Amino acid sequence: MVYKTSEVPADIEIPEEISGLRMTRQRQEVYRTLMQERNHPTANDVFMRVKDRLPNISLATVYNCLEALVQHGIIRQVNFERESSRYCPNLSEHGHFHDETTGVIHDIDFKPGVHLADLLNLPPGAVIEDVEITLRGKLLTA
Amino acid sequence: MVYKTSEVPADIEIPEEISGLRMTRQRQEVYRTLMQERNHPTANDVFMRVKDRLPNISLATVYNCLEALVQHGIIRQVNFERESSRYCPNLSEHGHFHDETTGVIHDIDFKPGVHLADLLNLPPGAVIEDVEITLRGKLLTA
DNA sequence: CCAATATCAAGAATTATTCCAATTATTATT
DNA sequence: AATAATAATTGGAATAATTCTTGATATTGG
Repeated sequence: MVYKTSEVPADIEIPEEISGLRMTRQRQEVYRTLMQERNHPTANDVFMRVKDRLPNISLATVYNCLEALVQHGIIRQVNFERESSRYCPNLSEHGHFHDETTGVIHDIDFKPGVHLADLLNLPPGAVIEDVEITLRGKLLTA
Repeated sequence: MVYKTSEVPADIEIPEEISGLRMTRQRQEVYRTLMQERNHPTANDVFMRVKDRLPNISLATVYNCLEALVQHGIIRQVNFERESSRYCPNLSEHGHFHDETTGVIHDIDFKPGVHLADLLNLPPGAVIEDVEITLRGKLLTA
């Protein structure tokens, strides 16, 4: 779901603490931004956005917050080639399609019932902790 | 296939030109290294390895060569999180499993008949140019 | 309330990679 | 074969994203 900025719900409910992570004001605002801007922003994008509400926040803190949220499984970090990391609060198993012409990143779901691990010849004993599926291409808007 | 260094065939056949790319001595040696060291080396790994045969080669040239080979579809560039890029001469559609404990990267094939694009809900009109599947985890060697 | 701990801010440091300018090598042209 | 045009290589400087460091602030537990 994507909101126009003007329609963003003023306050998304954010708990005091998530899975053992202290939700400081900075972490809350970083998380809120990701929930509102569903377009896979970079750390710097988040930084600029969060400054509206916390003018004194530093970029280093945004990086710290993002890392803390990633470590605690609250958001996901998404990488394309060697570009800046992007962040995404969609925790369901999904991939990303990077449209080269517009730069837009689309979340890609599996068709119902598909589970990636079933389709791969994994080495015996492999325990998967994280999967990243990234597609690059063009979107023909004929 | 992985050779011990002492057993590496002295000269893998490398054509003068591949799909329009002039195969200079530097590109040949970079490519040869990738064919011999099937362990997904970084640019710097390749650089150190190639220096045995071309002591004057520069790291910039290794980067140039790798880029040229990637651009011409002769090798693939593989990225894990934000680590240095790695390079791989296996052109078949496959993914990579990064064993966190050993650091080893394993090529992962699809089970026969599986085609990733068929299993995803791609946006209409999407033309895929590249797919990257990376898995991170541990290999239990019980 | 006080001590211990965690977080934050600002700027410096790091590191992979790219860029740049000068040289060298290769190919095409006469 | 000589020369001109083009492409590749080098080495070092520049870049950019991210991490580190240090001192200040805030929070929690006792």
